[in-house]
Amino acid sequence: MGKINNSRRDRKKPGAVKAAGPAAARGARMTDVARLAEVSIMTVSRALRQPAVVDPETLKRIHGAINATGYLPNRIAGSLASQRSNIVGLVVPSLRNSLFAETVKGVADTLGANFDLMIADSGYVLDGEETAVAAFLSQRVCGIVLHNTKHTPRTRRMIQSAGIPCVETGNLVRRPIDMVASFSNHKAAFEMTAFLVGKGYRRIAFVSLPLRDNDRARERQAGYLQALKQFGLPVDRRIVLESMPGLRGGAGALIELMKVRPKIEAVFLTGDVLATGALLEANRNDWRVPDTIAIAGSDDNELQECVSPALTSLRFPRYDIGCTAASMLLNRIGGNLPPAQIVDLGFQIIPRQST
Amino acid sequence: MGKINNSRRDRKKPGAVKAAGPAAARGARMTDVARLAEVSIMTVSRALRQPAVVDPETLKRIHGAINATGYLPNRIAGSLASQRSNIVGLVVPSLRNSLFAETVKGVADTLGANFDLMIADSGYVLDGEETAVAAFLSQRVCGIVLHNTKHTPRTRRMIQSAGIPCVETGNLVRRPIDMVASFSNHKAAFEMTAFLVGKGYRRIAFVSLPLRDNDRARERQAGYLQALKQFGLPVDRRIVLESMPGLRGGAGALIELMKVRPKIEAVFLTGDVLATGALLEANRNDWRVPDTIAIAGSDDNELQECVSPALTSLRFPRYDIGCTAASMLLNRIGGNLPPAQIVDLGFQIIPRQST
DNA sequence: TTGAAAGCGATACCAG
DNA sequence: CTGGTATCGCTTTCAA
Repeated sequence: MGKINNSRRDRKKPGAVKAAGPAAARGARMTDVARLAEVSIMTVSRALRQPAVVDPETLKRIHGAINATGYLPNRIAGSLASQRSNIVGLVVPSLRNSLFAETVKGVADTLGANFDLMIADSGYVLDGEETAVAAFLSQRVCGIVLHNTKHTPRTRRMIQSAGIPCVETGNLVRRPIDMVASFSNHKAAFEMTAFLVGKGYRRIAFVSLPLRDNDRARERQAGYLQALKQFGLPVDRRIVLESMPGLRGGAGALIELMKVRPKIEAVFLTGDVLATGALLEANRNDWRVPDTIAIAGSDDNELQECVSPALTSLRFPRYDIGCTAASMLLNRIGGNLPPAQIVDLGFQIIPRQST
Repeated sequence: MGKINNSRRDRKKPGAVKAAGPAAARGARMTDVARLAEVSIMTVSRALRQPAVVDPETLKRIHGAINATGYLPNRIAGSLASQRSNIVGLVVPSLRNSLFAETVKGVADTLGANFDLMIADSGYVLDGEETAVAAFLSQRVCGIVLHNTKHTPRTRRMIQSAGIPCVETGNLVRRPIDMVASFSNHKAAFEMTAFLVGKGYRRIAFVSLPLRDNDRARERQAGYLQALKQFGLPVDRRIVLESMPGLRGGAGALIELMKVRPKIEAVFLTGDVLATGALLEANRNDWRVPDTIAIAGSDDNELQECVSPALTSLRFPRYDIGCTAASMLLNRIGGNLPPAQIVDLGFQIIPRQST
C-alpha cells in the first residue's frame, strides 16, 4: 500500500509552489465518485449520460457520491475522449450593438442548457472574424454562427475543412459556407424604397453604414438603387450617403442632406440607430416630419415606436434568426440531414407616422 | 510496416458510418505536423508555445508543416494535459440588454486574443446563474465574471471550491465571492437624489426595476430612501415604484405617478431605459420637462443625451468595469497576487436640461 | 536544443 | 446491468 494512494493530488510540483491559496483544492474526479459509490468509473459515466441503463439503486448511490464530493464533470476530458464538444461559437461584428444581441439571445435560448456559447466580435473586420474562427476551431466548437456573410478565403476554408456545421445570419447569401438563416437585405431595402415611392415621394435619399467589409450595407444600397431604377427615378449620388454609426451619425447625415438642393422629400436610413438619430435631429430643428422631410428606418425596435412621430421602419426577425440558426446547427449535430440549407425568415415593413 | 501507419484516421468504426459527408475529413494533429517537419511532437509543441527555445531552422520547417497541413492546435487536448484552460466565463442577467454589452466588450477587449469568452445569461434569476456557473465550471474556465452580486449558496460554494478567480461587477459588495470591480449603486442613487434636492425639488418619486433577485435595484432604492431621510423629506410609498423594463415601463410609471396628489415635482428613474421612456411619454403628453416634472435617469448613453430635453443622468463606467474585471482575472491567472480585492470605479452625475 | 515516456480525466468498445 | 482497457491529442517531466 502507500503507493496505491499516490494519486495526482498527493504529488507536489518540484518547482515553485505558486500562490496556492484556495486554488490548491482541485475538484473531485469521476474516479473519486466511483470509489465512494463503490462502482467502476464506467458506471459513473453512464449514470451521467444514460441513467436509464443503470440500476436505480446504483444510480442513487452514485448521485449520493456526486453530492458528497461536489463533483462537476470535466468536459475537457469528456470532449477529448468523445471527440466532440458542446460548445457553439458565435461571431458578431460588434458586441456593443444590441441588434446582434437579439440573435445571440435566440441562439442561446434554443441551444438550451446542454450547450455552451462562445462569443467573439470581429470589429467589423474580416480578419477579426478569421481570428475568432481560428480560435473557435481550436476549441473544437461543434458548430459556428457567423453574422457576417463576407469572409476571408481562409475563414471559409478552415470551417469547411473542419467539417462542422455553420450558419450565417446577416444576409440571405446564395452561396453560404454551409447554411444560412436570414432575410434579403437587398429586397428589404428595395421594398422600403418602393413603399416610399408609393407614398408619393420622389426625391428619396439613402443613408447606410460604411459599405467596406459590410455586405449588408452593400446589399441595401443596391436594393435602394435598383428600386429607383425600376421606378424610373434618377440617382443623385449626393444623397446616397455612408454614415458613422450612432444617433449622431444619423443626425449628421440628415443635416448634410437638408443642405442639398433641390430639396429631398424623404430619407431612408438603414443600419444601427441612424433613423432615430435623424428623427431626433429633425425635431431639434423643427423640421416637420413627415411634411418637411419623411424619415424611414430599419431594424425596428421599441424606441422607433416610441419617438414622436413614430418611425416607419423595417422589422427584421433577429431573434427568430438566432433560434433558427441554432436549430439548424442542432439538427446537423444530431446527425440528421439539414432541413434546408438556406432559410429565408423574411422581413416586414411597419408603416407609422414618419412617412 | 503496415501496422505502423495504422493511425486513428485509418481505422473504421465498426458501427454505423454516420452521415460522414465533409465531416469525414478531420483536422491534422500535432503528430502529423511533427512527421512532416521531421521532428518530434514535443518540438512542435514548443515551437508553438515557446518559439524562442527552438532552433530557427527547425521553427521554419515546423511552420511550413503547419501551413501545409492546415493544423489548428487542439485546445481541448492542451487544456486537459496542462490542467488549465484559456476560457473565461461571463454571466449577465440578460443578453438582450445593451448595458451589459458594454461590460462584455470591456472584458473581451482586455482579455485579447489569447483567451476565449463564454457567455450565458441568468434571466435575472439566481438559479439561472447557478446553472450557468456549473456549466462554466464543467468547462473548466480559468476565471469567471458575474454581473449579479447576489447568489445561491451553491453558486458561491462551487466557485470557491473550484479555486478560480472570480470578479463581480454589478455592485460594490463588501463581501464578494472573490473580487469585485464596480461602483456603489447605493451611493449613486443617494447622490442623484441629493442632486435633485439641491435643485430645489422636494417631492421626488423613484422608479426602479423589480427588486426581486436584483441587488442593484435594491441598493438604489435604499440609497434614494436614505437621501430622503437625510434631508428630512417624508417617504411616500405611493411614489416609490417598481416597473417592468423597457421604454413602456418608464412611460407607464410616469403616467401612474402623474396621477398622485399632491403632485410630484421630480422623478428619478433608474434601470434599463426607464428614464427615456418617461421622457418620451412626457413629451407626448406635453408635460413640460423640467417645469411640470423633472426627470433624472441612470446608465447614461447617447440616447439620453440626444433626446429633448436632454436627460440628467448617472454615468456608470461599464466598459472600464469590464476592462478592470478582466485585468484582475488575468493578474490572478498569471499567478500575481491581486492588486486589490475590491475596486471602486465610481460614477458621475451628468446634469442636463431635464432637471 | 531535442526527444521518450507518462499522464490529464473522461469515453468507447467489448466482454462478462 | 457492470467493468476492463485502450485511446483522445497534447503537456509535463526528465534525460540526453
